[in-house]
Amino acid sequence: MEREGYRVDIAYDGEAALELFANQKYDLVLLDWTLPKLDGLEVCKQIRQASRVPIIMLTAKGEILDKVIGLEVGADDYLVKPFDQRELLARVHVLLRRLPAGLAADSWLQYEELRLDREKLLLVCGEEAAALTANEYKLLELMMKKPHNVFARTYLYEEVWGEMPGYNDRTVDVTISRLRKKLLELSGKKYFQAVRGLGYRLGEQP
Amino acid sequence: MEREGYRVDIAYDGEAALELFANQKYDLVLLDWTLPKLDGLEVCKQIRQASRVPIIMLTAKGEILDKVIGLEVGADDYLVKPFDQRELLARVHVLLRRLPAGLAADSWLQYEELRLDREKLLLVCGEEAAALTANEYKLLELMMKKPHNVFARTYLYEEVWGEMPGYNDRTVDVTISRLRKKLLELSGKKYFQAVRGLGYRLGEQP
DNA sequence: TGCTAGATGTTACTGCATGTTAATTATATC
DNA sequence: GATATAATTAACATGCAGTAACATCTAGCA
Repeated sequence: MEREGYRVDIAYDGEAALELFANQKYDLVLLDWTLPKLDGLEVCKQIRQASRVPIIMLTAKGEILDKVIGLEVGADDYLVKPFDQRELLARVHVLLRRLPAGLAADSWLQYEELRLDREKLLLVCGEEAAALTANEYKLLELMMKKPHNVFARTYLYEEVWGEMPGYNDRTVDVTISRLRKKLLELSGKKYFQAVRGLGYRLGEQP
Repeated sequence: MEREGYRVDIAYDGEAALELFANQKYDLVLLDWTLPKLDGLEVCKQIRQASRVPIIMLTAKGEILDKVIGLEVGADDYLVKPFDQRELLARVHVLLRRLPAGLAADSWLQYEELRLDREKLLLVCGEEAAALTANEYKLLELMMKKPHNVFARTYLYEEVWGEMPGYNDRTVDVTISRLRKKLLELSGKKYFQAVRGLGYRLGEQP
């Protein structure tokens, strides 16, 4: 998946999966059926309580009944092991293609009273809303997916602007500054903390 | 399918399928790969020119490559014969659950004073009306389904023109420009906003 | 088969919004 | 309190969007 350009997090048991999912936002979930602690079926159910994110179930159990259960429980697709990598990629493609603008799964991201509308490119807080430019949006989306995480400037720059070579600029700072201004006007709060020598974080440190 | 409460039309060859599809609106298409006159792949492609209706391909060919082709050509799912009825039903459920509002809906779309007649390819505003070309229509329909949403150029291109290779981003711009002209003559208003670095939105941001 | 008209796609040039740079002020850490 | 790092502001230039004009394609018709 990473070779195809996707960003990936991995959980090695069901509980870890749910915890990851609770703390960050994902565009798609690949879910094994047989997992330690909590099986994939249960994980799928619980994710479906909170989100409509696309879910693909992977499993060795080829019996038909299982497939039906998996799909009825809320999975969007189902692959039986051993599967072909290209088929997996093709199915991932299909599910992600359904998303408008190739941007995101859930139509909005939330952190505290901030809501980022991923379809309308809008930052909403209570009654008010502010427009974002493309780069501002990308940066904010990235950081709202993992609130409280510290992001290095170089990482932010790479993800939003691409490239790296000869990066000695204050581009990230300026964009953060503009975002801060918009956030401040909306909510009166300072959401971005600078982390000296590293970069930035959204929200306080836990 | 009928026992489950669905209304069903059946075509016994590819041409009949396309003819049925041209004359009626469907919520979902079950498509056999091997068909007389026009094979399923071709039917799938042609349907995709005109519609985003969910398509499930059915086939005896189990080879992986075929699956990939089927999905990349625009099918939403794929079942290998012999399949279990319950699995088919489950997958049908999944796809219908995702059905975007407005697909099987009325014969015209409305946004503010604009009305798009989906059968006559006509754009009506008050007393006046303008004819639209096929591409203009597809683009406008897509964007009127989700007013205020931001659509990436690449997304628009894929949906209206299909495929990516050799894609010229000015094509979308020019079509938007032509639409703008027609809309301006009709209503005196500028409906399309450009979103720098991404694409376009219909209407202002809320 | 060739003619015509309308639709569609491409190119090229202009203006300007946005992103970037640079310079200055503020703040944190030792 | 010194120094290094971050924040802010303003000016600038880049590269994107708008559109006219040209080229190509397609359908309808004789």
